[in-house]
Amino acid sequence: MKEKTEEKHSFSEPTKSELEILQVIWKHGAATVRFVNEQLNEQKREVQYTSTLKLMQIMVEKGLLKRDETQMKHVYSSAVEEAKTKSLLLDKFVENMYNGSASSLMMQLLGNKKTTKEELDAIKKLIDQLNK
Amino acid sequence: MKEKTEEKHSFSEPTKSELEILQVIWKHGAATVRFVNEQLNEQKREVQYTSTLKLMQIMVEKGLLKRDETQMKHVYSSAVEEAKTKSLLLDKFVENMYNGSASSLMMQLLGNKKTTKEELDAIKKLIDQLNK
DNA sequence: TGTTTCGTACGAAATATTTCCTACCTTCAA
DNA sequence: TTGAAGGTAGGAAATATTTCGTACGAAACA
Repeated sequence: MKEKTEEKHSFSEPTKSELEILQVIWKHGAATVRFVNEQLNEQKREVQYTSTLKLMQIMVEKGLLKRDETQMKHVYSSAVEEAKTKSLLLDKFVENMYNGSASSLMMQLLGNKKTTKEELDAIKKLIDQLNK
Repeated sequence: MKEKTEEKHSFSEPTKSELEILQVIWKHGAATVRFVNEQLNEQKREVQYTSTLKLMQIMVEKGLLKRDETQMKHVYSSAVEEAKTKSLLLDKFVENMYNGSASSLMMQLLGNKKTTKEELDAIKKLIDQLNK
């Protein structure tokens, strides 16, 4: 059987719901359960307060979030770097879906229209920089 | 609450394991359970024959696979287009992770090194084509 | 023909993830 | 000082996903 690839990180991977919570915290910074729950209800879907609470508690246990308990309203902040986490998930996605070929993914993405001229130019510049 | 976005496709989304099976079938074409199971064990991880069988049966119910039962060894083939499926999952990934910005994702990807000069050039060419 | 091998069907267990109920504490305003 | 509002903790239920055991039929073959 294929060898298991070495773990490159310490934190366990966020689930779909956990990722939604992380996104809120990455975007707005440290926050209370109340705030996160409101954001989820506005941006994503209806979910009870205690559901969000429970999930965030689990995420602390897993090491995805940190918690400041000095106040009654606990304040949660991210325990994992946004860039690092996204990069990790992206790598995994590329690996699973495009057999590790980043360029295949990009081709696909470029084919999906909806990228503006400005964005394309920015990407081209970046490629030129890398390319020398 | 945010509106649910309209469904763009008819098939239900493949789970992680289902995707692994689809990949095998996309790569090798129509196949028996035995073949798919062997591939999974070689490429991915150990899994019992009946587990793979069960999953593939479920996938037929879900409309992800088609099954030819004229032979005792049923032959399964994909019921969903590879490109369409990957594109869908990619869009969703971009939406969730990069707030819909394809270029953000590409920037990230380009930053993760491991793209060869040839690939970069190919991408640049593609951008130029789109850009006029 | 017997028996071993290989196939499908299907229920159920095992896991993973998500959701929410209930209990109980603190704060705040009437 | 009481009750309403808003906190946390934790167990348990609900779902989703994955895995596998058992039953049983067909095929291969000794």
